[in-house]
Amino acid sequence: MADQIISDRLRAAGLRPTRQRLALAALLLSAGPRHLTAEMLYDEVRKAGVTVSLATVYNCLHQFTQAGMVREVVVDPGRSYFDTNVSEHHHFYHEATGTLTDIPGETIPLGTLPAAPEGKVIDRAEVIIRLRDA
Amino acid sequence: MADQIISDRLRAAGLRPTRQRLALAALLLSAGPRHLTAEMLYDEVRKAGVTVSLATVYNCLHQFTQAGMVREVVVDPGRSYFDTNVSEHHHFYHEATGTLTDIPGETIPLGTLPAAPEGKVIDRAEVIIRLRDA
DNA sequence: ATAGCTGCAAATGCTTTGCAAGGCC
DNA sequence: GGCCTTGCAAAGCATTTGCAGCTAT
Repeated sequence: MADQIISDRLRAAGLRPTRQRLALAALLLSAGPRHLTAEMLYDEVRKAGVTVSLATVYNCLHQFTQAGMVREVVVDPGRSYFDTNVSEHHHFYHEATGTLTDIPGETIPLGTLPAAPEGKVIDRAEVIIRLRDA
Repeated sequence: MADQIISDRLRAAGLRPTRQRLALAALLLSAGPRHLTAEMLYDEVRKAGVTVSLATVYNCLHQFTQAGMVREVVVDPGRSYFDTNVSEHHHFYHEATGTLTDIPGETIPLGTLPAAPEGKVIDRAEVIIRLRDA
């Protein structure tokens, strides 16, 4: 993905296209769907030769999440995954390996969701299918 | 719930019915469905006048989980909830207040789940409906 | 008696924060 | 120049662990 495009996306989100943010966004958005922890992204970006601190990776991931560029997935107490696929879809989670996999969007027809309790609205529904070895 | 019954359940799980475990299990199992964090349970059991350490609460919660007496629910990065309702059901999660609520079992017909990837089997499928204020 | 539990405190792992220095517009 | 960002290190939480002492059977 061209730096220019990423640069524009960052600007559109109100984020200045700094070297760190460009590098992180490029890694996240250039490949296909990915599921990464902050630590994994940190390792990647440093291997790519960019100087970044882990704190900045966390900060950027949250900024990107807020901007709708990635989505946070909670499957493991004490570790957050970030998903570069922000479209409606669900996940397999293989606990033994800590691996997240997308379930194609259409595969689970959630049908009619139950009504939200009084005074609240549904933000989103997510399905997690936990796997173990056969 | 009679101490005797709880005692038997612990024994059946291969756990010695110690004072701490009896107190914790009684709090968890005597009332209706509940969603508690370790810290919440710790506060309760101490208010009930029982001497327990937080470490023991964690240990017991995991033992109870393994024994199928409670279920762990992961909705919040960095905090685990334990659900005393171990039957098939799903959850509303209100992020603003950190409140978990059961969705009655029949309300979400998950229908045909997608096949698990090669070499894996489905452990269980859970649906989390995230809520925000209207 | 003895295998299993518990408490405490220390350690761990992930994540966040405070603040001075640096970079983008 | 001014404001936003970053880096580093320290702080913060929730959770786990090691180990000596206690307890249920």
